Amino acid sequence: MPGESALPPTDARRSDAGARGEQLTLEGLPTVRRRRRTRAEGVVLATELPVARVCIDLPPPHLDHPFEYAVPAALADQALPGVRVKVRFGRQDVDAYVLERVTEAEHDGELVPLRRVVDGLPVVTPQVARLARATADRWAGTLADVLRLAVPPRHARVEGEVPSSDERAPEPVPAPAASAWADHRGGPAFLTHVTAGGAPRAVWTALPGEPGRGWPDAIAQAVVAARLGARGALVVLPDARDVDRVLAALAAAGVPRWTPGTSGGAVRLTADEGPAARYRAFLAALRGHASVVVGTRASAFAPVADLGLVVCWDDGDPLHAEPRAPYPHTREVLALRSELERCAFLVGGFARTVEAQALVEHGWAHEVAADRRQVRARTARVRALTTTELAREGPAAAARLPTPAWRAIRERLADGPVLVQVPRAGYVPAVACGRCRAAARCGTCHGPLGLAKADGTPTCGWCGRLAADWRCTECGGATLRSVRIGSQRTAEELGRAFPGITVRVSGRATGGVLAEVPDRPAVVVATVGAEPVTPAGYAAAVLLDAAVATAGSSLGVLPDALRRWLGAAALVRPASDGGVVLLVGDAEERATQALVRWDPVGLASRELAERGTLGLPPAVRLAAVQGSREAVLAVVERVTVPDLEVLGPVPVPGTGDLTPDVRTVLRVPRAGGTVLARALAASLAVRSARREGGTLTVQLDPQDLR
DNA sequence: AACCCATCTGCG
DNA sequence: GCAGATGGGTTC
Repeated sequence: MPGESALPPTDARRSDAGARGEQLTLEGLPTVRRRRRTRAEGVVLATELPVARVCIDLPPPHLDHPFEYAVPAALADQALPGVRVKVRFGRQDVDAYVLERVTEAEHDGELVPLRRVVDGLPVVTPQVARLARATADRWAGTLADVLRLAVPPRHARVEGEVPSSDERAPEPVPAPAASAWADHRGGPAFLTHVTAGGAPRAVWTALPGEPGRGWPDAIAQAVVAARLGARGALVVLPDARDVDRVLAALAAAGVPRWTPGTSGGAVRLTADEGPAARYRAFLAALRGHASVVVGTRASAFAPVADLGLVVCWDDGDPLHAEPRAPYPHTREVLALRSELERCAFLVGGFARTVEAQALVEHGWAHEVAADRRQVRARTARVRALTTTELAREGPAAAARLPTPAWRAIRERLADGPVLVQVPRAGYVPAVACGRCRAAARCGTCHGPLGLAKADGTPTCGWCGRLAADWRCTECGGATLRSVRIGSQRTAEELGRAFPGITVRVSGRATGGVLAEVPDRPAVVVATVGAEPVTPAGYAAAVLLDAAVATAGSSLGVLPDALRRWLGAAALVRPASDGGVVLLVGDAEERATQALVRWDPVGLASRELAERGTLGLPPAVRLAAVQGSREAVLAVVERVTVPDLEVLGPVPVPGTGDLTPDVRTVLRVPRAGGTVLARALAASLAVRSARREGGTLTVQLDPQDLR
């Protein structure tokens, strides 16, 4: 062979280790290459599909591609796609997932045989494998990281439980019902399409409704529509309380809760009942015993046989943002999944997120919402008690609970429970316009201003520019003021304002979250997101510290404030039954008006338009690269994609005592998101292959970018 | 983490 | 001219 020495190193190594290795052995010298230890020789290999392509369960990004192993004949029947295996990888034994079995290896070297099959269960279905790969690609992460989110930890004892398949009850046949959808334009048509086996996509704004036609019932009816078409369904909710509400509604709609030995029911897939229960539920879905999965965010990856419908409820809830790498979001994972598995997609809530609004305005999904007449008929009367409104009350107007609010609570208590919503404790420093209180944004890149500098000069949190000659884009004001966000006062304190009345408290930090309170007069003080339901609806709701909710400069404060208010307001009886909602405090004007008019779509739509002009997501794609300075610079430097803007780096306050982390924000047009994610993943692979030092996190579409 | 390989460095 | 150190890259 001519030019032998010019062969690429891998080829040279291979031929040395192969037949020519012995020929090169010279007298007096050791063997040129020692034999590699774990060759397939001596092992009888499978005759059919003797090659397994596997995903190695190790974190480094440069290992995120399939590795090929020889399949011993003894494992041929077990080492099927989706099955966990142990393989020799370099010097170590590692876990891996079989992705596929093929006839020919692509790798042009000797293959090492699989060591053993771990449990023989195909825990990663082909659909989930594809979804996990797409998720890793979308968020610049690795397949191994996503599979760690998707596949619950193995629980051998649960696995051993024999599914009593012969004793299974006959599959329940739910009756069709669309009552909870009757008042939503496009709702009944969506259900019909789902039953017919189609893949419609809908963004749904829910109306408040009494038990039987509330949002859990609406979701249950959509699931029934999928079941009537002989397909499975997946419902993902922010927390376990919501999961139980949907399971109850499903049972009422004729889809019973799955229990071992039954078939066709709905399984509860959450982490809160422990690893055994979680794995049992996972296996019930995997084995096709349960055809409906209802769970929290990790269940977006649950195996559901013949998936016909995915649902994400209240996609604005921060609990839908996965806190572990690569930080995927339930709504987006389910959107990907609906495309990959050609199933129906439903995202909904009382509010409308900007991201969901974008799905509608980009033509990806249809809108399902009630018309104004229905909205008025089903919602409470909303009043905003701003200081202007309360001017004649004198100094008391600025009180945390102004007299008119106190009077309203007193009055409505005669009719039933009254809900008082208080913001969660905590402080976030931010800068707002001193005149109109709009969040202050950078004049150059429209990032949010903050007070990072010790001398109090406002600087942009993204590009780091000083806001020297800042002017408010809303009102033209030139003064800035810092806003302190949060409430340190306890909920109990409020209860003292109503002596003789039962006060119930619901909140994480205040002794626990109540799921439900009885239909009797009581003041129910709840932190945001911890509001209990009550059978006949609240007589009134008072939303305190409204200014706190819209202060701050994080992206999407306004839709988020509205979402929290609507979450409480939706629990109140309609105006025709005396239901009243009082928003207390000087919140931002547009958010306040959107609540008064009960118009979440209008707010989301305006916010989306504004984000378009300012170059903020979801009109663009952002990636936050944060960590030690050298690491951030090195990773960012290798990212070269069209139309890339590099904002920063800026130091991140509150990280590292001596050398604070820095953050760089990468911005590309929306269409460039895929390319940006791929380039980032490639740069991270180089970083890990070269063992570049420091710490680093990369987050696409960060939720809490300030 | 353990290794392989190529290149560099210090010393004769 | 050569041993040992160093850095970059692979592991199927």
